[in-house]
Amino acid sequence: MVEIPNPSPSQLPSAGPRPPGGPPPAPPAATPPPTPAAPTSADVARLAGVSRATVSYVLNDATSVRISDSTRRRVREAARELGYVPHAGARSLRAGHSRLVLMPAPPVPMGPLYHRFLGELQTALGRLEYTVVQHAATGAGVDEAARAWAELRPVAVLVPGTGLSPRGVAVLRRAGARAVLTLGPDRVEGAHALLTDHDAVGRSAGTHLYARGRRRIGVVVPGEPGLDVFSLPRLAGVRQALDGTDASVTVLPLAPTEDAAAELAARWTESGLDAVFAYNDEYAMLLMRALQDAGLRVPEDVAVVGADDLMLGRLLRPRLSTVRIELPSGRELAGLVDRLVREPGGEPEVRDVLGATLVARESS
Amino acid sequence: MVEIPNPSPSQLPSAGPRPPGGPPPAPPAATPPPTPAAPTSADVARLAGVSRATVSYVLNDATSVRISDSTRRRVREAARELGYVPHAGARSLRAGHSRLVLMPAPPVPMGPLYHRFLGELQTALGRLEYTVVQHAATGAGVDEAARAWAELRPVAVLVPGTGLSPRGVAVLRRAGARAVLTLGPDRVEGAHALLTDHDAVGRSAGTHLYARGRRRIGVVVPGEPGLDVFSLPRLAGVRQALDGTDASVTVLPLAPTEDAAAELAARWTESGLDAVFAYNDEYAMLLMRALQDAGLRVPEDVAVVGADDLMLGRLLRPRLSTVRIELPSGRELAGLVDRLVREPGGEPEVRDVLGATLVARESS
DNA sequence: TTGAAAGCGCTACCAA
DNA sequence: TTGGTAGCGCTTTCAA
Repeated sequence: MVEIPNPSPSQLPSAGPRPPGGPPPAPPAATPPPTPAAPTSADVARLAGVSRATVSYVLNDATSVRISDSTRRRVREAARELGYVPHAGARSLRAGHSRLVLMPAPPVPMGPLYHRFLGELQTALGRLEYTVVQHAATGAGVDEAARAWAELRPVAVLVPGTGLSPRGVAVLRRAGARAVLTLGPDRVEGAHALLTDHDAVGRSAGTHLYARGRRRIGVVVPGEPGLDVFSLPRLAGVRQALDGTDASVTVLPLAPTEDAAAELAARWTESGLDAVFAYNDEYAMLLMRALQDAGLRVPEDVAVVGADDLMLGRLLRPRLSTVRIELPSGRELAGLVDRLVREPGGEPEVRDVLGATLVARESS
Repeated sequence: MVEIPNPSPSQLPSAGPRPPGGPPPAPPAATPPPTPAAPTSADVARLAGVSRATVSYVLNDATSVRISDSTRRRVREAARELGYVPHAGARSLRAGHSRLVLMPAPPVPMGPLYHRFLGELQTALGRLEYTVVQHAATGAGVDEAARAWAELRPVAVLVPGTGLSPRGVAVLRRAGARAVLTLGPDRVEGAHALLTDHDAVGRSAGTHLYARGRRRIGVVVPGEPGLDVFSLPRLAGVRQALDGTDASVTVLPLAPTEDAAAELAARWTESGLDAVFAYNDEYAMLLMRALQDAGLRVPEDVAVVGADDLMLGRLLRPRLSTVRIELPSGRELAGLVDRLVREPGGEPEVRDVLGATLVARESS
């Protein structure tokens, strides 16, 4: 069964159709086989003795057309034998859309909480037949980044943090993204928003410390700029909780080193603070250690509250009070993405997705 | 300047060329503009008053052809104005290869060390004009996973862990991957190998503990199956270090919970162990806490050594001895990937990339 | 210096 | 039930 090439005035010498019924010809000279070209659906069709259309129908389980079982089997067998792998780019080119859900990799290393969430989401989206990829940040500005994502023509984009601008949304939408969502502190014009209200984390800690009778409250803020996204709202939340009370809030910048912590602890008594909410459990551990080494008692002299509820908090002595944070289940979110992809064009949806619960242990 | 459509016997009504010189027409009826189609290079050409070829030349900085500066400017301006974003799939379809470097997302959450490495690698590859993407595992078998990766036709694939089989390598190579590398404990036939010899971590700990006079050495192995990749070689390394000596090695399975650690600690005295190498610093912290709570002194009664050199190790009392692990610099590795892409076909390269150094502190 | 056109692999429309 | 084939957006060869 010979496939007749399209009539055309000039055949490119390097791209003529393969001779039918056999492996691709060896290169003419002594060069070792550079890489045997990937089999295409035409190769499968040839081997199965059917047309490319039939191959497509069979392999995509097309319902609009009935194919005999024997043909089905032959096509599948041929595909398996050749190790046929469809070309996602060609498919998306033809279809006008892809099944790709793109997530920019977060700019700062995230904790186990986020990773669990991410894993769940990926699994759930995978079950819905989406391909999930994390795209490495390009390092340039946010608009360049959005452009880079758009080159892959994802059907949905979920951006953690603040790395998306309204222009970025527009670029992505025009590039065929049916759903653009952010997972972060702010809404972005045109995008759906999953708001992670980190203020609530700080509010939770502030309320707790106030209820415990603390009035001069320090808030540890890490120096790393990438963490501002989380740390500043948490700080603001503490302020909100204590607004209108007789308590005061003091900002305590802290680099993640023992020396910095020791220095901060050395100035503690003169600062007069009786409580501290650390950015997270690791910073809390760092500071608590330094405070104890400086002779202060926790919680008698200083109450300490962390955040994220890491395992290490339970291993400290005293056990660390912390704010447990909950993200939405990945499965739920996958369902949302899928719905938005299937019914685009609605108004941007906004929802709060971050839960904050204080876990009181021994340090406060 | 009207672009003449290709002569063809039948025009698809839904896919005719756009009327020249203007934005895409609004949809006929009252439906809100669903999504304005992404501008193509043809749109750019039309707006700039040049051919698509010229657009391609300009935007790709083609050196083989000379384009006047004024044309260059016009094309760039038109592209900017339309918000043109090239279609990566179409490009890779035409070119026969992509600039995509694909990394499967590791199956288990990795620590800060890996994240730093990953970030470096992504930055460095980005500088070399590659697009780096982490592909979410599909959950099915390793061969299905390789197939899923191959659909994207990456030019290089770097697989951490053990999720690649020789068949997977073949699938990827045939799909156009010029470089397939593994980053893990084992070689895989046909792939380049960056060997992470976790035995060395265990050897380092074992040698150290023996030199400190310890003879009955426990090795903590986490229950989580995904961590076997690391934990079993580390255990084997301890055995290697103590082979032929009068020291004994005892395997201590430990789930990452306080209860499990307390139980293990309760049986400690009867076990007669005088040292323990924990899977990593977190497990070391967990166990050390439990041992101390059970009344044992560290290091007098039990020496404890962790691994990964996390910050928390320095915050414990006694300060935790640990094995510091070093991965290759991302920049170096990016250079390797680039070289392999440019000069494919060489023999698979194998190199050890994991450095292990014992950091002796107070716990051993 | 620029333009015309072929064709990469795929899907879906239409005809048989 | 199956086959022919146009065309998605892009690059590149050849011709002008």
